Amino acid sequence: MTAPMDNDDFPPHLRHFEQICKAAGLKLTHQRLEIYRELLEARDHPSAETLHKRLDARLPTLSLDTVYRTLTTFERLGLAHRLETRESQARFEALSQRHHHFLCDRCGQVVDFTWPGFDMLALPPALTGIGTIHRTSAVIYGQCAACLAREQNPTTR
Amino acid sequence: MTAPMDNDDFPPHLRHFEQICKAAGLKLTHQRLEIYRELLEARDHPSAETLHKRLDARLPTLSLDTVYRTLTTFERLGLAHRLETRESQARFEALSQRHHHFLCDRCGQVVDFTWPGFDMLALPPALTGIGTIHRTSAVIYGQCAACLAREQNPTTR
DNA sequence: GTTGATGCAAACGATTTGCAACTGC
DNA sequence: GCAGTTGCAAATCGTTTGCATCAAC
Repeated sequence: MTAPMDNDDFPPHLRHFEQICKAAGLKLTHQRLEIYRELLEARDHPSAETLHKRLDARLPTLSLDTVYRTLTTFERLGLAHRLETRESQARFEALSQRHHHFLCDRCGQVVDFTWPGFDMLALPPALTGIGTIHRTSAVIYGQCAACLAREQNPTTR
Repeated sequence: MTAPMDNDDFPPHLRHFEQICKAAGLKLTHQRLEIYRELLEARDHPSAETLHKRLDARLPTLSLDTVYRTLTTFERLGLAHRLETRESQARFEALSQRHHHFLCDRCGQVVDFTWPGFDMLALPPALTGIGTIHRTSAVIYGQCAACLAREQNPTTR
C-alpha cells in the first residue's frame, strides 16, 4: 500500500521476524513489520498509543487498533512482553537480553536492570509440580532518585 | 449507619488497622473497616468488583466506587498491594507474610509461593544509586498444571 | 460544627470487536 | 481467489470524578 516489500534485503533481526511469522502462518504485512521494527528500537517500554504516534510519520494511515492487535499477536508469538505496570496503560518491550524492572512508585517510570544473581538462582521448592515455567522476573518497587530529589527540594538546590 | 462501632472489642489485627488510620488522619468508617476485614480474609487476590460482591450481604448499600477509593487509600497507606496481572482488572491483597506470585499464562490464575532464597538475595549492583527500594518481588510466568492437563487431554483421562 | 467520606450518576480512557474493503500468499 | 488483516466506528468495561448528602471526630 505504501512501499513495496523488499524481503531480500532484510537485516538479520528482521529475517528472524519473517521466519517466526511464516512458521506461525501469519502474513508478513507492512504494518506488522514496521511495528516490530519500532518496538525493537524503542528503549522505553512504549505503550500502544506511543508506538502509534511514533509510526505516524512512516505509516500515516496506520490505525491504533492495528497496533493493539499486532502487539497482542507479538505477545502470543513470544516476540514481545506486556509489562505489568501500575498504570492503566499497558507497556510493551521487544525481547532482548535478560533483564528486570525497577518501578518508581511516584512517577511510574520503568528502569531496566540486570541481576545475574537472580538469573542464576534455583527455582523455589514451593513451585514443584505447579506446571511449566516460561519466564521468571524480578520486580523492584521504590522511589527513583529524581522523585526523591524533587520531594526533598521542591524548587531548587 | 448499619451497626454501631464497637472500637473496644476489636481483634488485634483490626486494632492495628485502627492505629494506621488514626496516624494518617483518616476516619474509621464502617465501610473501610469491612473492606479491610474482607481483604484480610481473602486468599485469592480479589478484584475491587469481587470484594464488592462479597460485601454485599453485610453492607448492601456499599458502592463500588467506595471500594475502589478505599483500596487506593489502603495502597497508599501500605495496607494493601495492587497486583500487576495481565488482566484488565487489577487485583489486591492485604499484606501478610512475604511471598511471590506465579501467573498462569492461560487461565490468569495467581498462585502465591514463598522463596526464601530470593528473599535473602543481595540487591543487584546495577541498582546502586537508583533511589529508595520499597519492595522486591519475584514473578514467575508459566502454565499451571490444570491448564497443562486440559490441553493434553481435552476431554477425559 | 467541621472535615472528610460516601453514594450516585456521569465521564473517562484504554482496549476490544463487528464488519466491509483490501492485500499477501 | 481465498484467508487473513486492516481501518473505521461503535461498543465495552474497569476505573475515576463532581457533587450533594452524611457520618466520624
